[in-house]
Amino acid sequence: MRFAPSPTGRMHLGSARTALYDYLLARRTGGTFILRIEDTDTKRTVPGSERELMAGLRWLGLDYDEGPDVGGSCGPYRQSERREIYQSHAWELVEKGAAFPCFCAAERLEKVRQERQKQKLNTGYDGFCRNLDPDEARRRAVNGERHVIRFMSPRAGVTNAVDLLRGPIVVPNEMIDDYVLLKSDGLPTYHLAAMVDDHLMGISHVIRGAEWLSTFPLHALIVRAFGWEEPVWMHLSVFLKPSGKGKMSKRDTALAMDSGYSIYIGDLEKLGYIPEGVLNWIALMGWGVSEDDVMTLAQMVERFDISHLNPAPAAINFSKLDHFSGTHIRLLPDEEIARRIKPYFIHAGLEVDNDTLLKIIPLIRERLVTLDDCLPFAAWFFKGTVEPKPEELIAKNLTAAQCAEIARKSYDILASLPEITLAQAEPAMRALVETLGLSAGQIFGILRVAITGQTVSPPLFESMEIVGKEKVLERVRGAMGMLEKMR
RNA sequence: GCCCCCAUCGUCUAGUGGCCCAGGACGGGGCCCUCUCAAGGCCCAAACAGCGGUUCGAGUCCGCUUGGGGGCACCA
Repeated sequence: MRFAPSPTGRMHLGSARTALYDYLLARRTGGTFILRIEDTDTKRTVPGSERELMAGLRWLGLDYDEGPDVGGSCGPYRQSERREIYQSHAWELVEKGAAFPCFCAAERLEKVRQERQKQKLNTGYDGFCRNLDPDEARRRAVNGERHVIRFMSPRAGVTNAVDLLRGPIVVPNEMIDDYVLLKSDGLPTYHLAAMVDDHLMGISHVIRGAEWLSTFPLHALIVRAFGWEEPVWMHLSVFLKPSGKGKMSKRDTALAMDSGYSIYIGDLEKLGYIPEGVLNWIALMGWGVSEDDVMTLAQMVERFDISHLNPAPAAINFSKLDHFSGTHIRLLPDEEIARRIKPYFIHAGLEVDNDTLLKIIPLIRERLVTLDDCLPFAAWFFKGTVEPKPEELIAKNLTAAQCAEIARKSYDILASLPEITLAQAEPAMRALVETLGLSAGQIFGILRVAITGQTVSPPLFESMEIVGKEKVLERVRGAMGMLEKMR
């Protein structure tokens, strides 16, 4: 199996899913997972994207057995480093009568295309160089005349190619153009390079995007012209925008970004999603399991079954990403969550001590959807002081004066306790709720804002236990003062 | 315009001719739990695109229509 992206942009959901399925199939069958970089279009190659690709795979945990950076027995793994291989194979096809050198100028081709478009004919190559004398053509090519090598597509009959997910795909050969195999710069097009490499690298299953479906018969023809055995081919559908109408556009991507989502793997990492959740999410877009759809990578390997892949296009559903992310975070042990969220606190400029960090995990673990959600919930634990908004200290249906009184009474109770723990503080405070005839929400709410500085926080008494008596009293006193001033 | 592909709840899907008055998950609604926010538990609404065939029997097979998607480069 191989994952063969071109380094022309950022790594997105679609490529990640293809890579995942390649990985799953390889691990499931004991095969080899190869990373091959398809960088034959020097104009479109964007620097850094190869690195992002590798980083993305590493982050997702999709380790490849062979690739440009890890080596392997059938390298090189960058197509730009395999020039000669393609050239000799292109000429091999010429030799076999399945391809021909073409000397047509781009300008002439463009003119022909326009004319044929006007006549509403299909816009393929007009066959100008198809019937050149082979020896003569070879001589011109060897003499350095600018040329390409085109595939000599059959003029009659049909080609039948089998896609595992869709069955046989039959196309009349007249619809298959004389595609360029080798460009005039000596580099191959995808059609040649991918077929040659897949064969040379012993690829048994080709998983790729549906955008290749229309050139699929061509590819089958090329493989057959070489006399090679065809791999098993499957074409994965594209992802549609969340509405299900059309594919993701630049605008949709920006829109997703505004709501805290992204289709780029690198962004997902920055947004605090965990790889296990992302993986689970994309795995299920196009692969149906009947139940227990929460799976780790290892479990996916166990259950992966290509006969359950779906050929229909799938709409992206970001709320499901949230669900899987949160679910997978909750699957992690406390120590692991601590390890993963620590960088977010540090990045926020906070000083983190590991003891406290570990203690707060049980309080926030089921509240995290993304890892950086730890900040709104728990950043206050690591701050020396908090700044409650005065108006938030006033509980529902109560006046500032009443709240000040409650704060004072709470202070007295808490101060009288030997230490502030869940076991000691909660019963004492509940007793106060009882005697005042108010709701727990009102009184606990005042304390919550006083101690945490926010209206939403982890459970109150557990939090108090962690910050300690001294700080609790100090902050309640502070709140009392603020409330006094407002009466 | 031409070629190709696809079609089950809003979304991802289970379903491989009788086990389906269609199952699960996300999202939505309700109830319970509850110190906020979550998490959790229980419940509800929600689909076989349409029309023709084949068959004793069709979501499942075939055809057409409609809708959606992909491709038509010396890009991948």
